[in-house]
Amino acid sequence: MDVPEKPTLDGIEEKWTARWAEVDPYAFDRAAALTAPREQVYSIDTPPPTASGSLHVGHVFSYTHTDIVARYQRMLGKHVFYPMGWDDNGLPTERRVQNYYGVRCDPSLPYDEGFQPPEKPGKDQLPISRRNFVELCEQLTAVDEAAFEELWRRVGLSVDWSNVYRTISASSRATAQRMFLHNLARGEAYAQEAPTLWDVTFRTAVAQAELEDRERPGAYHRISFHGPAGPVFIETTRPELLPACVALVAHPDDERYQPLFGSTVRTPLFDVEVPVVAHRLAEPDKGSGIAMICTFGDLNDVTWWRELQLPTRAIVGWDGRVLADPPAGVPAGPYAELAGKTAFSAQQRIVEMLRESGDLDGDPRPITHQVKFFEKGERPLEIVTTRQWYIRNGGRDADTRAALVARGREIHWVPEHMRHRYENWVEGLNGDWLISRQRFFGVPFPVWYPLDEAGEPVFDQPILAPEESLPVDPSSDVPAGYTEEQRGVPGGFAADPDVMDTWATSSLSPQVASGWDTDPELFAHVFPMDLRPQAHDIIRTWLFSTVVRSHYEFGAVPWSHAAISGFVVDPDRKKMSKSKGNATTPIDVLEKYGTDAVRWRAAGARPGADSPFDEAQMKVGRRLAIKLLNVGKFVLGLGASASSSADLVTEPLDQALLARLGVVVAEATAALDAYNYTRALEVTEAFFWQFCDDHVELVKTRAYGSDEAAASAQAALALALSVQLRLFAPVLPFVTEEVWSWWQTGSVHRAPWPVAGELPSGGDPAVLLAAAETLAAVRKAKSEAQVSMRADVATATVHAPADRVPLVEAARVDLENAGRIATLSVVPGDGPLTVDVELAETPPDA
RNA sequence: GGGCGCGUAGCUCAGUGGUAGAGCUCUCGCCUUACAAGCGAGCGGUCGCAGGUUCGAUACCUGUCGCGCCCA
Repeated sequence: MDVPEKPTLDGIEEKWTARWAEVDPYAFDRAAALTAPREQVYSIDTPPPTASGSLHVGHVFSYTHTDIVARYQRMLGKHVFYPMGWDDNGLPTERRVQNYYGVRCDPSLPYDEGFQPPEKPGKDQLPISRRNFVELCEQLTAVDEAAFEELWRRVGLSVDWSNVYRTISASSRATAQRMFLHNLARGEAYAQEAPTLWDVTFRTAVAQAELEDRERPGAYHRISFHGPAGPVFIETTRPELLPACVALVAHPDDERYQPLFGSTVRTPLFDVEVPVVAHRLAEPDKGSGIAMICTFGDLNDVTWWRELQLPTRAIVGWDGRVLADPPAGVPAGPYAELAGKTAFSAQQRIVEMLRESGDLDGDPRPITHQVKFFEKGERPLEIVTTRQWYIRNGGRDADTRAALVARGREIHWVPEHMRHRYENWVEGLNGDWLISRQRFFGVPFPVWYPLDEAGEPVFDQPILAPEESLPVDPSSDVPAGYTEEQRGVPGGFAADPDVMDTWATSSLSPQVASGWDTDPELFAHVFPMDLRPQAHDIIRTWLFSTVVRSHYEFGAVPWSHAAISGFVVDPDRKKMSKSKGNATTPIDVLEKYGTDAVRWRAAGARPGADSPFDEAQMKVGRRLAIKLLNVGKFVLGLGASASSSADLVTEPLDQALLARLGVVVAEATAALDAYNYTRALEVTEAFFWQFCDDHVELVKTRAYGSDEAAASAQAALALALSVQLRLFAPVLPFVTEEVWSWWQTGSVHRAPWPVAGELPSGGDPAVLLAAAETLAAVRKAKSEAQVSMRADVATATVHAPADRVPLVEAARVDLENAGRIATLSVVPGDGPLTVDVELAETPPDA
């Protein structure tokens, strides 16, 4: 027994973080787990935070939620497989490296072996080779990840720190490439040249899941096309696409345009002949009801182009500027006025030209409308025809869609209603999953192409890397049968230039973390995993894509449970995020209130529910942690010990306490089994405060003694403390470990989760209730008399319903002590329990 | 426009077909030998609104208003 004189929370995180790093109570025992039945293993598909980002209080909350579950499962005796990952590949890292070092990747440059980044980023970005760029990405993420790990240890996450993965590691790259090859072999992945949503800033394709609609000002321009029977007016927000016009379209039922269907009109300025066609997607109420179809202004254009088999007249390039040369059949004269311009200035110029030619009817009519953006981008998306890799996700196939919806129903969602998010998304898909990105820091496609005599790639004869060679980098590795000298020369080969989108790797987090590629025996034992914890904003991306990959490869869902955390929001209910500037830095809060206090607050946020950040709440958690220290010290100072036996608990009030605690244990356990950590904490905490304020106060005088009644009190207090420390342990890992260490051996986090069976049966909780009610009445009398709780009571008369009289009698001695009551009488009465209190005269010179 | 969630005390949130709950805030009181970073007591709500089911609705149903999120 080693109880400090003055218990404190100060330094408790440093102390136990260091200790845990030493003894590692959270280590996953692979050998033992492999011999245990699967249900004795609990595996968690930890979300890998974006290494280039920053962690705020919202992250701390949601990772704490997962940690509570992990700690609970561990105390149940399971082998908890709880890895950590860092998502370090992809665009966010590229952007961070560009800004941090002031560089940019130019794949045409050769590798510079001795390259050192500038001390300070220069005014202009320094172009460096792809390999140098990737090296900087790796360096910087390693630094970022070390900082993340330190924070997570401070938060007390019971992660197995020997099992950390990175989405850019060789193993992750091999996994992503191998899975891609499997998808390709089964026809689930394919490449296609097609119109694609395109971010002109990052110069990459983006997927449907990365889109965001934003309100932007625009204007309807009323433009006349030249028909045989006079002008046909269309209204468009993008007049600059006029040279890309391939048809006009109206709704088939629109009577105004019936005569025009099947005929042709000529475009203004360019005088190109285009057909007038009918299609159900044309909206009669919008503008003049007839629209121009351009290749490509928006997704409707793509649909029309595809379904109506229209020609292609692309005018927007990868950089978002109007191409230098006009499409076939479009006269070069007026086009030259637009060539090389951005969409914005091309629009200004063409409006001038239309005014001059008299084809603009009236002034443009300003509107605001929804425009599609890349969620990380700042300029509206264009649609550019490019060759891209896709994975089928049901967006073009009802059977796959139905199968994926069915998979979603195999998952146990917490909370249940989050399933709708998943189903809505799957059912709303309108295309396959575009996984290729025209970027640098990512997993390359393990593919080369032979080059024909003209030096053009033969796309339909891809050279695939053999699985045993993975991971490969086709831009530096050479396919079998070729030599490096043949790279890029006619008759030689060329690498697929793209990398996979981040989600294409992180969708394999269960496989990466569980050793699909490196430890098949382990993988077989922890997959499908038990839990996917994540926030609701990435159900459409991370969660869905993980289901897709698992569905194809294993014909199974990747986990049995998906626990969805809400956001931490600011007082205006806006999501906390760094970009909004309303994010709270976690380390300050952790230092100010202590980790346990912050975790306590986190545990108060129910699964799926957003919760406002309020510092005042942290104080309450801190108070709880301090209370645990103090009551622990007190109970142990009374002589309670780890060897106290339940058999010693003979007093009815003590038995009542433990009976009540047994109910709490059952409720908390049921709540945690249902992933309702909030409820578990609530019932534990409510009991705890009653334990401190009522039970301890009632028995403390008796417990000071050395007779059988004292032994009963001490044993009950010891049992109650032990059970409560364990109930609190998942939420408050530091303070519970501290108090546990005063009198127990080993870590509380390896102690068995409490069960009602370890508490004596037969007690009547009503005794405690009746005693507490009586004590409250006495306290109220003292409070109203404005005297100290130590004030003596001459007589107290309890009027209780007849059946409660024995309950009060059972606690008589404790009540007399706690209330300082000289004469306590208990008489049967008619109404509810009341107490007449007569205070003793205060000695005049006391 | 479609989907989902939420409206209960000043704030944050529980809750149940049978007399409205907790914590925080606020007010009053108490130095009580575990804790004044504490303890005791008190103030505070026609449970968003309107119908319906029911002996009885804050809870169940319908509608409606407001807020939030997701998707068009």
